[in-house]
Amino acid sequence: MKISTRGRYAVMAMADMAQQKAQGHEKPIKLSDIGARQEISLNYLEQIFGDLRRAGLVNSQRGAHGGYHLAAAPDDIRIGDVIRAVDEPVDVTRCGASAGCLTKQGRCLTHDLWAELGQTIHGFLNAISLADVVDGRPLPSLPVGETVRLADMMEAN
Amino acid sequence: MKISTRGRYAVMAMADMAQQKAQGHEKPIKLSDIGARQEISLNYLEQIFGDLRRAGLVNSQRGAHGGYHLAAAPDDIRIGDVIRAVDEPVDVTRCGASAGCLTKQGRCLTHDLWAELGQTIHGFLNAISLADVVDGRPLPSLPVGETVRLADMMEAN
DNA sequence: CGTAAACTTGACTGTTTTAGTCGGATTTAC
DNA sequence: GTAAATCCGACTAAAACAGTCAAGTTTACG
Repeated sequence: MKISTRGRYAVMAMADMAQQKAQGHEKPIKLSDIGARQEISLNYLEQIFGDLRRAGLVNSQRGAHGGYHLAAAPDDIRIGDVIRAVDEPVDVTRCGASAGCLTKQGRCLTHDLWAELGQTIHGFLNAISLADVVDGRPLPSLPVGETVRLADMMEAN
Repeated sequence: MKISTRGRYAVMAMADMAQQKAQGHEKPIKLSDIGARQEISLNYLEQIFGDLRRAGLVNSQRGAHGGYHLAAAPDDIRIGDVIRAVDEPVDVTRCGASAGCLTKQGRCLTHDLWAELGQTIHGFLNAISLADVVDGRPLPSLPVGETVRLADMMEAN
């Protein structure tokens, strides 16, 4: 599982852009401004925005007074999109998530566990939009208390 | 967030032990056997089991015919326990999860997001026991489809 | 036109983490 | 007493990560 500083920076930067937009800023947003507000080095941001642009999440305007725009409404950009654009594909399994996952003993015991964990993380990140973050809306969470046992959860359905 | 090969190996090894136990194996389990079944190097397993032992998840029997036992019933050992024992503390936030998380602009926009993601992952891993994995019981998952929007989820309550 | 502002690109670097090895020491069954 | 196993700490090669740097290209504006 991989959520690195790079991925966090990308989300912070995108959230920053969404916030600027919400506050009425219409012109292209400069990386140097984002970097100043979020305390991220300009050079590093340039790298990250290269990925975001290639993924189609932002549009760039080159030249003087240029900068970046969100390519969609903050409500339609999911956090998962952003992280997938800049971090390596999130892979929790040993076998690359293929159906295989074989040891000499046959299918490995924990395959489904990692696959499901990956789904959970993806589900979480895909359920949240940039607008949710900026507006501080409550985030979804697993209905799991500290000591809840799986069997109990199954019953609850 | 940190779930490395080390953590996966630890879970695989613990699941292996639970399975052996379920199949009636009573004597201490040798690392060399686990390593052979799960295709993990013996030396690396030794490192990992040092952590597991210090965390109280397994008991060791030194000397000839020695090996390891689970320190509790497979139903009472959660995956989260195992991973926390061998991986660094899982920390998704920039600020070390402290209440602070300040930039010059005040509290960072994405703080709650990372904190909640951490909770989600923890909740997932804490909800699953070794026995669940070995028995192949269905695992919990977020009730989130590909395109579900947060607003929809909130309504669902 | 010229120039400065901004994005674009790719190579480069230092640090940290990770996965794994190695050599030996200790304990214990037989 | 010896072989089998855990224990322990140092060590290493490779990868990932965070960040820098240098040199472009594009564009607004005077």
